[in-house]
Amino acid sequence: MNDYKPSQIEPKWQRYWDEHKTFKTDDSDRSKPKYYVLDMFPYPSGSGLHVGHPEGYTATDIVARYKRMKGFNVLHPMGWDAFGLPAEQYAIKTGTHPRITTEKNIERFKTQLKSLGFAYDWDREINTTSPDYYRWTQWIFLQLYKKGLAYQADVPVNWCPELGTVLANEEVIDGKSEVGGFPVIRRPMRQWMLKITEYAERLLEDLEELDWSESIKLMQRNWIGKSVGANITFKVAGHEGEEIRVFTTRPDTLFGATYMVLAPEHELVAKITTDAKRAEMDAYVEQAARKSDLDRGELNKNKTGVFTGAYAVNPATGESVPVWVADYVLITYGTGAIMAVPGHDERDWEFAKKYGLEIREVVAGGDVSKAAHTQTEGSACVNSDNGEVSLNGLAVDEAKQRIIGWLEEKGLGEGAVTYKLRDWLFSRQRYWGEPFPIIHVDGQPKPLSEADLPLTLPDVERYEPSGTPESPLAGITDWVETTDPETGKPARRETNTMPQWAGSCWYYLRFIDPDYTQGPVSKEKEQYWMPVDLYVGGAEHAVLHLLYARFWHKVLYDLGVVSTKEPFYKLVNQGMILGEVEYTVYRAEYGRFLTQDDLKTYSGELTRIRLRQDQVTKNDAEGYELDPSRAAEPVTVMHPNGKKEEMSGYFSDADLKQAVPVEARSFKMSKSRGNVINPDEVVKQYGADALRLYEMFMGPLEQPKPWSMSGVEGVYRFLKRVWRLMIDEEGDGGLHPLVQDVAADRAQEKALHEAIKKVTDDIEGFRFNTGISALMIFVNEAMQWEQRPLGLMRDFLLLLSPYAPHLAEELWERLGFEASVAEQPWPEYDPAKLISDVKTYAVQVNGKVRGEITLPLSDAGDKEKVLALAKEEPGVAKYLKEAQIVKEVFVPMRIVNIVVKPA
RNA sequence: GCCGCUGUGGUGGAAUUGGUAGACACGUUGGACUUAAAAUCCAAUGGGCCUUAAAAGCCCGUACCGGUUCGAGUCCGGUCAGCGGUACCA
Repeated sequence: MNDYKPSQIEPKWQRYWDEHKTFKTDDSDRSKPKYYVLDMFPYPSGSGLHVGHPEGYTATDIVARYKRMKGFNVLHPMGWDAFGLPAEQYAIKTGTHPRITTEKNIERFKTQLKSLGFAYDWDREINTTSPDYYRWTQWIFLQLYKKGLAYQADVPVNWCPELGTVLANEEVIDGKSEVGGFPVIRRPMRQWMLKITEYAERLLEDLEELDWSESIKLMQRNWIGKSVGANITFKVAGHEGEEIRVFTTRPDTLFGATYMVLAPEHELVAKITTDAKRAEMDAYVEQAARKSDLDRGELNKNKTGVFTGAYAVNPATGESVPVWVADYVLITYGTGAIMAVPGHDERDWEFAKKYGLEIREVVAGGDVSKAAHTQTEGSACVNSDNGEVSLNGLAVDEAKQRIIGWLEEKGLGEGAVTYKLRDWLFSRQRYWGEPFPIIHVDGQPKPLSEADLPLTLPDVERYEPSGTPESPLAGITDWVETTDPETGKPARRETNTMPQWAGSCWYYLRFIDPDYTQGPVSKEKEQYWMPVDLYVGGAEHAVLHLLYARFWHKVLYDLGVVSTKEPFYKLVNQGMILGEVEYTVYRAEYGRFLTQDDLKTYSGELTRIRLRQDQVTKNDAEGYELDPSRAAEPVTVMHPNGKKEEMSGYFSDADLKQAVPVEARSFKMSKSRGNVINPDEVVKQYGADALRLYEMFMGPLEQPKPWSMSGVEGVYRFLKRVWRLMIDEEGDGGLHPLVQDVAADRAQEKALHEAIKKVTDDIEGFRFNTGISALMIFVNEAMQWEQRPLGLMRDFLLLLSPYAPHLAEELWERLGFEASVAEQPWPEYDPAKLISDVKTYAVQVNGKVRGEITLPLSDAGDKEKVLALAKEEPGVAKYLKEAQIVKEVFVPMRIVNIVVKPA
């Protein structure tokens, strides 16, 4: 017996690649063009590799192996984004040092990755928690600090008592922590902030030059949220010298600003509120302060506010307008105050209606008594003339220009741009993160000198949060208390640590030069390798990681550390792999089966009945139902109490009188659902090559797609066919007798060259699924041949090798070739060999295919000959008999279409 | 609500610039091999109609409605559904 045994050949070749350092990147060779392929930095979690990881990793591995064979100097590294909350929480629970947990998890991840045969240069492995690495993370922070891009501020932050830490806005989802779902409240704290807003415009502009999907670029643009408008100053009546600055995108509606609104946190609120209103205002402001973002969001539809009793002066009309306070105005955006134009803004309109404020039309075209008129196209301004400036009759865009000109002239305002993007909250109250290279002397922050880096994490005894928002580091007195090396004064170390994003913001640079000691990366190597040519990862990092990394990169660019404006030239986001499709019947308490629509409103107890795919049929209404003929077969019944039970004959005759609706869908893999596929199990049963191949064969890389175990079996069968194509299974495991060193015939060569073309084009275009299909087509054909020419088998293995490298290496060796298949040049296809002697045209009559004609290639471009032959084709001829030919369409090498009408 | 993406057989998907819709797989059915099973191989497989049967033929069909075109899965307008992002951003 000599059948295909991945469990034997895969470890063998993994060992070979390790020992021969097959995939070590040669840094000294500058003669070859470079190609930098990068996977998104994994967090080595305790649960090990998920099937989602190998999806992106296989894609990059295929590209890396292919580019190497194409003669590129390829950089394809892997490392660990290993700081983070889970290891710390585990430490709190068990007292295990996060370093130990992290090392263990990394070991496991690495073993798993190696078992999949990825062509990483493991000599470049990096780890964000290693002092050699975070030394440079700290160094970059110092540069940010020196450039004035890092500052401390007292900001209301998301304090999560349960986690004992402050979370970034993006780690809070619907008022709960992203990790664990614990409640989050707002409280002010001294925090480190990074001025990413200073780079907003460049982050926006430089998106243009990137080869990223439009949807990701759009998400980034929305996140940055650029708005163009004007800042306008309103004087406060009766408060000499007090002004309210507002930002508006609609300065053209200034004449319609009939009231103003301040955010509850606005500094003027206390100053201008009249005594009569003070008690009411204080209560409102306090209530708003206590609300989380969630509460504010929930009140979306029911706006509340309180009149300050004060009035401001509309600079255009000179009229007094009331100043309100309402929490629909956010202190964090623009100036924290707005001019309200209820006639032309939906929120303002709603608020004005509720509180009986004046609604004035200043842009014609709507009915402002019924709704805000927000449309700008084709609308002209009205009621907008104060004797000095008139907008009447102007289109919105012109009106904006005119009024801004007037405001600037009078010193009442100016054109302005605002971004939704906010500064980056950069500190965390955690132990397991990079310490800030900062000491506090006399209450002032002072950076350590670069020579003192790295500032290493001290060991602690206990990891519990102190119950205060401070990090566990605050409790380590002999680390926290230090002296200023310059002045000898007593100093305190910064006890916050950096967020997990820090280490992943620049790791792509460290891979280039992991042992460099004079900086994050040497200039010479950076210039050779950057930018990253291909970056693959999940879409969950679409905004934050990619925006933060781009920000740091631009700072480093300004410092001259890097030579490119952008870090990642091409980005591909893999789609999520979902669990196997589940076919479920839902049954209500009283026995009725529920449709999808019923489920939306039903709230009682549910029994769920899980069916197999072949027990289900599709009905006319595009839904699924139970196949009555299969109803007696075993099903899994999940009772409302959570009990699971296998039952045969679950459905009674009465149940089957009507169609039983079935829900067919696949869900995100999750432990609680029990639909998680463990890649180790797949490797054990089918091998790494099958797993790799299947993950690529499932469908387009960027699309989400459901897992299917029988799909894995399908590609496994293909690999076995490849094996049998070349190996004599019945005999002693030598070559298959049909594999012979003979010349290939024309048809065989054509089959190979078609495969070469398709596989090559598809790798270039990231269409791995159709590339595999081309490999299958070749094998299906080759299996029929009476001889299997060695040279063709050889070239086929080269095509297979990026996808199924272990099998390719093994067969390469058994065919008697030297060295590693990974070190061979990629085969080129010969266009001459793709051409066949004949051409087959489909012939249409009135756009419908009625026949086919085949003629020698030499005649295929001859319209006369083709049409003559087409008209003779019996299937076509019968439609021409009683008809009159109106038009003859001939597209060379594509189609013939004869248009007729009844005679 | 707003923005974006996606809708193709029983299933995953293919059709790269408008040119024979369903490649390649999975599943199913039938057959071969086998004491039997697994594995493997062969055949059929979008739906319907016609036909004793076969060969062949015809009609319908890419979420739905409409349009452009000799010709539309592909382009345009509208609708619906699913997924993702975002949410008082002035």
